[in-house]
Amino acid sequence: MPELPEVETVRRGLQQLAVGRTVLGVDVLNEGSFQTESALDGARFVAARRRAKMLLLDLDDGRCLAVHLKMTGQLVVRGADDWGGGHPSDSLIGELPDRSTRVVLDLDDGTRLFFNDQRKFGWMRVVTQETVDEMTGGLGPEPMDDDAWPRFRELVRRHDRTVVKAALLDQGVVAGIGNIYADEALWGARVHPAARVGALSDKALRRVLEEAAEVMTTSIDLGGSTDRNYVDAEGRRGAYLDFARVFRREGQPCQRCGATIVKTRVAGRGTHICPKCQRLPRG
DNA sequence: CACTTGACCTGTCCGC
DNA sequence: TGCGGACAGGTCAAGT
Repeated sequence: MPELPEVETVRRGLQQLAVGRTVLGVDVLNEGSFQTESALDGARFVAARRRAKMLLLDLDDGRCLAVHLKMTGQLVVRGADDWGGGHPSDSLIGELPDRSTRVVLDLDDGTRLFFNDQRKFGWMRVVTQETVDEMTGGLGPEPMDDDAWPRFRELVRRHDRTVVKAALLDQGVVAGIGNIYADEALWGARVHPAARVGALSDKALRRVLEEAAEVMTTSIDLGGSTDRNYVDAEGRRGAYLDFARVFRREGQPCQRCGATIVKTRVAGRGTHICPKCQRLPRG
């Protein structure tokens, strides 16, 4: 669930809440969620970066705390006396730590950074910048970069026999797209997710990339998508799904043509399409 | 080699 | 009410 807009929203929150803070202590509640060969205590966060769906929290000693939220990860900063208040109805999380809390970092201003991860797929790793380069080296372009198109074209054309949705989900082709924004971008570009890349024109592929960038920009403005349990660094849910055109809209009319949105399976993933707007080309 | 499927986990929902 | 099973989707390893 956390895709580019969600991770970017978390990054912006951590920019405000964690950068400049020094780690005083680390409490690992689930061993598999935290990997390091050297202590994190005493290190200070100096920058919060993002590449694809990975958060990169640079440390003042040249190392980096890399975080991947995978499906159910959350990074939430709370003050010591913050009970998680607010209204239970619009809050997805209550008092922390809770049963999904895997790692807790104590920060020097009295706040704590909670890494929650219900399904334990996510991870935190303290690594060198060299390792960061290795982890990010094979990634495709960021879809919102101005020069993403020529690189995307070069990479996606290596997968002419693949269905276009699988190519969009391949982080080595284009970075940061997951199931929600793949469906949204393909609808916007009027391209069928099961179309083979080789059957699509450059023009159609460029339209898909541009739609992906646009839908992600919109989503960042709305704080991302909360499908199940995504929240930002302050524990707030995102509003994008209230405006989604096809994702989780099966049975509803297409806002462009009125046909009924259907849910199917493409590339092994739940996939939402307008069967009238998104026709499948032969080949 | 290119591509697809299964595994990793846990919680939720659905049918019996 | 309880229980089995399908499903959710990011990524990597294993299989075709």
